[in-house]
Amino acid sequence: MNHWLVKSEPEAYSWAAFVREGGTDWTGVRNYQARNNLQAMRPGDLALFYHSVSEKAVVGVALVEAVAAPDATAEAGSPWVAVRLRPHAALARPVPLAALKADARLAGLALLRQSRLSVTPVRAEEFDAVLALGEGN
DNA sequence: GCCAACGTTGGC
DNA sequence: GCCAACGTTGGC
Repeated sequence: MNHWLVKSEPEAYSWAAFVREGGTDWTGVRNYQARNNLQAMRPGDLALFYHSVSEKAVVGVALVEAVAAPDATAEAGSPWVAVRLRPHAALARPVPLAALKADARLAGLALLRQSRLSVTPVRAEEFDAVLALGEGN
């Protein structure tokens, strides 16, 4: 199983909306590197759900339900794809960007190294470390 | 609101 | 094919 991180501006599409809807097609990715990451996702993979810009925190975990398919919001024949995601678990405590940066185990996190990329791979150890930071006390 | 990073576009 | 200009993203 592989692990990922997807970003969303909460003002555009929040974790709360994602939970309310029970899942979504992760559309709107218009960057080739991010698209390649979407295409590498397999059902059963888990993705950290990160709120960018206003909150800057990992807030939950999504489950990949279906492999990449053409993005319905893109022009027909375009190279853009979307995967189907559904909520897997909320974090007891959001893990802020500052906490990610402060943790030595996460120094190699793709999110930190390439902050503009909206879909990034996450190593299993990194994924576990983030979940541990998000556990309640 | 500013600006750094970085991807894309278009002139040559 | 190079690279300057420009647009977008996202942290601060």
